[in-house]
Amino acid sequence: MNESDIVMRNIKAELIKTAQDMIQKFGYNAFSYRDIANEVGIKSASIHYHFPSKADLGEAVAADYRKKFMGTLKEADEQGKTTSELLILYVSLFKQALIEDNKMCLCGMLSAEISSLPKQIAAETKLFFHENQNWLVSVMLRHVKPSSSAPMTDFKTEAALFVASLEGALIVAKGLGDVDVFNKITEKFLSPYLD
Amino acid sequence: MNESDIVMRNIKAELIKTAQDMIQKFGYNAFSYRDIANEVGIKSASIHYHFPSKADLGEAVAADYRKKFMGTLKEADEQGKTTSELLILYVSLFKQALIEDNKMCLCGMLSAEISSLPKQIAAETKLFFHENQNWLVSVMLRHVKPSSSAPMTDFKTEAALFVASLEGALIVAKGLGDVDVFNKITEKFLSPYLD
DNA sequence: GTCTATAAGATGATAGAC
DNA sequence: GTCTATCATCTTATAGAC
Repeated sequence: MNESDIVMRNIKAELIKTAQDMIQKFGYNAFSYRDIANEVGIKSASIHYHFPSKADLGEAVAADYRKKFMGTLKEADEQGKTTSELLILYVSLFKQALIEDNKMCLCGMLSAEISSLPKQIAAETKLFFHENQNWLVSVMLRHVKPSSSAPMTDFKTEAALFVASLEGALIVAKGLGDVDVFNKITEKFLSPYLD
Repeated sequence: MNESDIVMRNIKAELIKTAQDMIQKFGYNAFSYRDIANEVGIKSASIHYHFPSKADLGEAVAADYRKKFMGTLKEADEQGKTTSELLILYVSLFKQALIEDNKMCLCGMLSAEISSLPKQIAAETKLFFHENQNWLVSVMLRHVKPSSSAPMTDFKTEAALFVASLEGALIVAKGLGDVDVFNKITEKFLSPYLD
């Protein structure tokens, strides 16, 4: 018995992680406090101490996802990577969920369900897409040679199409029941951006 | 009082229509028999006469959607339309849901939720994507000039990318809270196919 | 075919002991 | 912070009257 046996559990973080996993797999309306409680190993009533309502939990999950997602991107950005490298990293963030457990992008799932979500969660979801679009535009503006006199709106649409292709690739891969479809699709629309 | 006042209601069809609408808006796990019952104007217990279980209803909804969707495509196909016209029609089928009531494609929603669905519904969802892919491949094979010696798998991937772009465009438009983003995105990836 | 009545279980949530 | 106990409500579903 030594210090390494004393494991500090961060229940709040575990709740967020488990809820995030279930939303990506099943959707926001398909999991209950009991489901997470069983997974984490506490009672469902105890969750209310950390997150008074399910909407609070959902909001925390979405915010955590967005911050980590954008954090990874900004970090890679500051390392002076090329457009190719940055976009390949971006694609890998989506692919990760799919190969891990046939999961959706968290905010892709939430966006599909957005009309049935508490307002706080819907707002967090929108923030994710806006920040994603901004990041992609900044990458494209800095690195891609602008075709003649392409206006700013073209980059915003190009960024939107890029995210859309990824969210859709997840859905189609799941719908066809073939994970490798994701690779084939992304290879196709990514190729113009590669060195 | 004449014959035109005698309105024949097809409750079963109304149930399917209402359930379809709610799945596209909220997701399969976010509506109840009570919700549809209230909308249609009968009691929730009565629904079980038409659809013994919710899975039966979900299966019927998905099958109905797929058959009407593919029916529209095949019909247009037989009228000898051009690739441009066929693909514009295809895109319009997705756009329709979005502008109508910020809805997803039914099977896009179901595919996102697929891990939480009864097997019959998951199977119907997969069928939709396979039939869509096949239709798109047939259109592309007949009308698009194949680039040099492009193998068949390229068309399957190209078709998958096409569907993915549309499913994703719905998600991103909803996520950005801007329906017009759908138009801008589809215009961008559709343009290479237009005359 | 639709209703009322009812069931068994799940759900998000609260109160209060420890 | 976590527990037990409890709640009101919702969920899918069935039985039987009309």
